[in-house]
Amino acid sequence: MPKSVSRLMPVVPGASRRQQYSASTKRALVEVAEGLFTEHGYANTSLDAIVAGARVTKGALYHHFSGKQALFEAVFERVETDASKTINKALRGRRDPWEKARAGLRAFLGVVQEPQYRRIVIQEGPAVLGYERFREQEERSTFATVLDIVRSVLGAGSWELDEAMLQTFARIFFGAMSSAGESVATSDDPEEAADRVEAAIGFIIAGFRSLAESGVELPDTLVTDDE
Amino acid sequence: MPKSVSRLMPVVPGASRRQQYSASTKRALVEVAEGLFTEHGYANTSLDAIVAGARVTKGALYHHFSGKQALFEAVFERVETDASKTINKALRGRRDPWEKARAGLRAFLGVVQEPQYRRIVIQEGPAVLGYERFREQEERSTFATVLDIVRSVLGAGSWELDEAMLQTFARIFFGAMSSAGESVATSDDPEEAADRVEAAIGFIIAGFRSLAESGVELPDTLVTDDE
DNA sequence: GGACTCACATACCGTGAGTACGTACCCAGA
DNA sequence: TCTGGGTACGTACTCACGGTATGTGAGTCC
Repeated sequence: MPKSVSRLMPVVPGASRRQQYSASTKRALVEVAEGLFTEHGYANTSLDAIVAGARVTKGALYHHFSGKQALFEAVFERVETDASKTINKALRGRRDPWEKARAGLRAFLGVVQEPQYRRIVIQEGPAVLGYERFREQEERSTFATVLDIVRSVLGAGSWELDEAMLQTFARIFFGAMSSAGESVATSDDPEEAADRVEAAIGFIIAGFRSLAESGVELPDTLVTDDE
Repeated sequence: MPKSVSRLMPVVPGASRRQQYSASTKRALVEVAEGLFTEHGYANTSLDAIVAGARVTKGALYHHFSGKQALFEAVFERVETDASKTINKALRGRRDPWEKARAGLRAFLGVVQEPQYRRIVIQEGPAVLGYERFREQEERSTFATVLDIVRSVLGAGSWELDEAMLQTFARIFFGAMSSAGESVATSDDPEEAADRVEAAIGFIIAGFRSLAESGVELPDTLVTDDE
């Protein structure tokens, strides 16, 4: 039945018929897997269910992927890439660092409410991929965006920050946003919860501005006399 | 061989001989499981390996626990409880909220470097338990401590914060600390990384104090005119 | 001291990830 | 146009592992 299948295929002009078929089934596997992983989780999703959903067999799956984990990684990358695109789209045109931060935070709080992102990236990503690969993937997409924003926001102050300190701040904000995002997503009223998170982080940023205006230095703020 | 076994048994005066044996094997199962889960992860640890390590059989395991996940949950609780104890111990005697915050942060950054906590609580907890149960457990131990500290720190300012906003702030700091802690644990130089995290969060807190001194209100800091 | 129960041990089953191998189809070259 | 080869799967199987059903012997209680 070539007619119905052709609907599923992306138009890739330079690719041969077989290559298009192949790419199509690979896409189908990833898409079906994304849905099932999101709904039932990694451990509770069998490869049989995935290949049945994609209307192929395990032979096809193991032709395209080295195993279940590799398939999950493909799904993970897809979800992360989508999230990163969404966030970066929300940043387009904004020049003021503080405003970029606000827009980015808003966008992130939106993304973190998508079930795919919550389940696949936040909940199961670290366990399935292991923390190393998880961090690698993150640093190439959403974390990179956060780092960018933090860089421009803190660069707007008069402080001189080395790269390690910037990374630390970015990690802190990234963790804060992830955790806060989770509380937004599980809230009865996500809108209100998102407003609260925005207010709280905005308050933190306001603290930065206040410190910047009063010319406070960074490295000595915490190094007091005890210990 | 009652002599060697008796060494393993906790002294529980009111318990009968059988009850003590029983408690001892249960403890052994949890301890062995903690080690194996930490080293190989949940999915890569077989029940056969656990019962072999505890020198019992699966019958014993399924007598004490309803299954693999329930065993993990027992391990999780143990690790979380230990962590909570460690942190609370570091807070004893401190009265000044800001100092409590510092001590708590230091203690947390120490805890998060323990492999059991990182692997079982942070990395695999959400995936194995599901986010709901994961959060429930957290809120009864370490998160409760963080919430306490945040409450006293923000209460030290002149702001009137409702409970929801306090929870939001606590979530944000908890997420920030977890994420930052992870970067500390994976760092080449954990000491230095911990110092950086402490400085960064100290900087944020300094921002709070700065705002408090200049009498800035909370809810309107972020609500500007656009959108 | 005998019935009873608890704390396991043993033997087994079902499921699901991974593998070895077979095969149909497309495409390049003669 | 035929053909060899390689790609893209399908089929049938193995094996590890979580879970269960049932047996059993050592404590416990009356």
